[in-house]
Amino acid sequence: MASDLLNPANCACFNIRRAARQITQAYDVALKPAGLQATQFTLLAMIDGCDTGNGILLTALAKQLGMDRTTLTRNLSLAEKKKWVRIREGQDRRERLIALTASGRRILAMATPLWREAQSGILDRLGAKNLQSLLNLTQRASS
Amino acid sequence: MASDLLNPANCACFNIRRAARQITQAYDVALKPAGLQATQFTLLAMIDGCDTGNGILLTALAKQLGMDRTTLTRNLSLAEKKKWVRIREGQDRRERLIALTASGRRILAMATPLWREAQSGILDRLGAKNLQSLLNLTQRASS
DNA sequence: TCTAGATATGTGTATTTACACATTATTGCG
DNA sequence: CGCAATAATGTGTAAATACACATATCTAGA
Repeated sequence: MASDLLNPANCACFNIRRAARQITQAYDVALKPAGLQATQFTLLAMIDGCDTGNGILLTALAKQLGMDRTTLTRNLSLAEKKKWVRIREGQDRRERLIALTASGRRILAMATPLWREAQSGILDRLGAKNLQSLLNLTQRASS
Repeated sequence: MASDLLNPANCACFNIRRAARQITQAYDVALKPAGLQATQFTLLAMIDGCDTGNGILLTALAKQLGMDRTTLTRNLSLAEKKKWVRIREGQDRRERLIALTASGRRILAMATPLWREAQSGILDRLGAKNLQSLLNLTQRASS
């Protein structure tokens, strides 16, 4: 019943955070041979998917990631230090345009099969239908 | 189809982490008047729910939270500094027994109605059936 | 043209998170 | 009993996260 859903034992925030911890660990283990972590894979994959050739704006990238802008700044600094991304000024000199380097594309390509294994793991565990539901629900919860 | 689920655009790790960020923010805002955050509310509520009168073992609490033991140590240190929890040695002097203080119970009681508002928010947004599904799926993903 | 407001970003600080390694205490076996 | 294995925990380090505040740049209107 609904009253049960208003009991802290069924806290949505706790449950989703716990799942995020567990799933992140699994993906981190799978990606380890490539030398990056799940969060970094996500970052590179998102840049790769969004950049149409001219780089993507920092704020736009943060919005795509559903992440605070300043968090992205810190994460990008690490990726830049590893030479995976390039950050350059736009014509509007306030803007930062983010793009993968050749090295970044290389490690993304190397990591993708490992990512696929991790994703297969949870796909096998939940089943396609349940995984699809989980994706749908988390997306609806992220609006 | 299943191949779509093996496309990085549908990464379970990304989607669940993004949802965790967004939901955490909503709960943090709701809990702000009580002076604690969603993670701290979760910690206090879990201690309250697990402690049968003698305190709960640190490792057991970490397991309940699905959290690394050392993470819990850091989080507990903050809660102890705020006088919300008491940490004492067990008879086995390696053990740490965690319990709420009177102050911790007080702030938990004060925060619970605010938590309920946050939970109501997502309940309204998703509906009871979908929220229940989300809880079930995240629990299955956390094993 | 000049300036006030808007916009894009960076920095200081603090919390949450976890791995690798170290320490301390207990227990069981010879 | 004494020591090796086990068990419970703490610490160093680093990444991910976000809020409050500061800075730099642009733009539109007086």
